[in-house]
Amino acid sequence: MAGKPTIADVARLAGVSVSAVSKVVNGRGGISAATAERVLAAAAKLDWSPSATAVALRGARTRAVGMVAARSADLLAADPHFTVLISGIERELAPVDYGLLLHVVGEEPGAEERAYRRLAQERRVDGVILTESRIGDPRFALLRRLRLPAVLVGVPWHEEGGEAPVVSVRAGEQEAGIRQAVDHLCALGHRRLGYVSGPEDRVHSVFRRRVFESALAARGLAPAPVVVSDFTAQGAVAAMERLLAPGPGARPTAVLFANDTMAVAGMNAARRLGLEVPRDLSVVGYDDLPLGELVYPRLTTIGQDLVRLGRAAVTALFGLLDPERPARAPEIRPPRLVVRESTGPAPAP
Amino acid sequence: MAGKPTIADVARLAGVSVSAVSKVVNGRGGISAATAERVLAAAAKLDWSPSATAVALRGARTRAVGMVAARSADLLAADPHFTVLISGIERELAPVDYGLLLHVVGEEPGAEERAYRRLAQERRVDGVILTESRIGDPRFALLRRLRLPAVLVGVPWHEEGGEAPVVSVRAGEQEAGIRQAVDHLCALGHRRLGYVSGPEDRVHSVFRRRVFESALAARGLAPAPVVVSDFTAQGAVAAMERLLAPGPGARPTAVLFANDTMAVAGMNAARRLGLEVPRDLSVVGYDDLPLGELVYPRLTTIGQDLVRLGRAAVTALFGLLDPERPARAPEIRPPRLVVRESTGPAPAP
DNA sequence: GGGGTCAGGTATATCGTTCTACCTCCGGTA
DNA sequence: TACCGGAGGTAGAACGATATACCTGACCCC
Repeated sequence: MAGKPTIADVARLAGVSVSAVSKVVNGRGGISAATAERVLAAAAKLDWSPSATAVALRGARTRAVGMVAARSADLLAADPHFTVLISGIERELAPVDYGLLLHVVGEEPGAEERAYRRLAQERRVDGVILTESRIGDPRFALLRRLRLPAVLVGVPWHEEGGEAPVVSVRAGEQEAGIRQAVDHLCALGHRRLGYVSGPEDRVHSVFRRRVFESALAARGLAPAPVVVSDFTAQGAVAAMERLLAPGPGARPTAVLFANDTMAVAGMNAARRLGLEVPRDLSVVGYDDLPLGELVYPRLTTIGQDLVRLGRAAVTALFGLLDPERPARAPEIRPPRLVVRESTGPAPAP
Repeated sequence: MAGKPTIADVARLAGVSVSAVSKVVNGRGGISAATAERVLAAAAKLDWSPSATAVALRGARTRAVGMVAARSADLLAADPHFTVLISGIERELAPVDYGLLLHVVGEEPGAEERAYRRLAQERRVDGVILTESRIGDPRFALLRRLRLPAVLVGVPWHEEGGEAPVVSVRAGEQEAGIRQAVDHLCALGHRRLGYVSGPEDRVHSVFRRRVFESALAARGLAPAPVVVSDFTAQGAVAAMERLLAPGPGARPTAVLFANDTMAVAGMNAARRLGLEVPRDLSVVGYDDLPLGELVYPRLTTIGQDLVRLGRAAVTALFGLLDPERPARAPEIRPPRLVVRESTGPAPAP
């Protein structure tokens, strides 16, 4: 009684055995309603609930899931991708009393692997949620070796033999957003589009670029200039300078960016180059961050349903941990274009 | 051997007792160098490290700290305050193999308290880190009742009897940033400043507003119009409309905002009202988010050393958990003004 | 009345560590 | 020779829950 109360204290107070208390709190029956009530009252009075560690040790279920974010503090701050995903994850975790163990490691090589190893070897979590899969992603093999159940949020890499031993969220319809953006720009009269991609080791970067290219082709437009960048603001500025430089072929009149951070930075770069958005140049982002509504002109962008994606990841992970459980995954909205102010009619030639 | 290896597997492989293995990995001596080496080799071979749950159960030390963010997904995404803090926290936690258990709860009443109760009652963490203290913050009493060690990041509420039973990070110098901002604006010739504050139940909101007011007084300027807002973009727009409305007294020529999100939104609100920043109106934010460099004009703002604040919080918490440990807190830079493009000379009257 | 059944419990092994107490050599000393 | 001390270990009791196996009446039925 000196320290925190244990199940034994509750049992004593209720005048029953420890086993009885356990049965009651786990609703496993065999205890009369009257006794159960006494037990519950005692537990409430002592403010007791089962120690997560003891339960974990006993049951080999930690009731926690892990997540490793391999990003610098700056990039993490600039792009709330993780943050939003996490709040979706939590929405699903909280009702079933699961915890989320988060590791933010920098981008030093090895740090990420070390984080996963710790999670697995110290048995701190039942499974992990991955995001931002990379091409030839080493994490799948690692997690398989560590026998740590994992779910990937986003697009997995289906080609080149790197079959994903994990559950992937969302199929088809991924392309909708970019298609809509291209259609939207075409409808506004744009014919020369540009694209600023993210790092090409990211699956979703490559995926989005390809969708863009195929959407162009579907519209019968010429292949567009693509600049590979790095998701950062500085990268976007450099990309814009290349795209808008007077060179062979006409300048694009509209540019799509692989994320909002780059789109916003790109808009400003254009402005510094003497172009007004959207009069001289239309800009489209990706992610629909709150940022997009803050800037001037407000950003036309492609919105993803990140919160629900996070929830679905948890559901999938639970399904992996316990195949019996009926997994009713939430419906996820496909990416869709949010038209605001940064896109407008193509300038006259 | 079927499942994950245990200390017993290591002991068997090394041909020693379980106790010997434990002594070796905890460096508690009494084991010959030769044996120790055999043990370490066996552990490495089996990829074993002690189960965090078992250690926690045994030692009443979970080697994890908790954090509860009571914010909606949107606000969390718009303001990376938590994110940056967390990466600082992790920087300190990772080397000593501590984990961070994060709970993102919405703003529903009771959700926050429930999260803390769970953390404490289920004994999932050794302590928690609080941020954004509120006036008459109920968390202090709650955590004391739960006997959960806590450290507050930021300004505590020293007045009105709400003495904080927690370690507070940073003393003095807090005022530097706002003072510098006021000085900077005065030097540019501004005499009529405005201030958009955050919710007044937040200690730092009130603190910043008061510093602003006293900085004005120190400069011999007249009291400035203050609008209390809510940290959101929409709130900032409304605040701007009130501040800039033609009314009694002249319009301010410069406005300080309690965070960057509001500052950026406020800039755009001003633009929609026909004012150009910084020609007609100077704007200063607070936080120095990456966002500030992205927008046009780039935002003059007050930067906080959030990463190091997070690290210091962990150090302080460790000191609380184990008073023996020599706590060498990192040096934290006081808030300071970062001058960019959103401030300029006061317009001629 | 003896035995079976069932509801309503209790006793106890177990999970993977840590840590205290103890054991066993072996060399040195009186 | 008897004893001591220390180095280098081992045995086993916690830690706080869960789950299996078992116990104990009460009641019913033939």
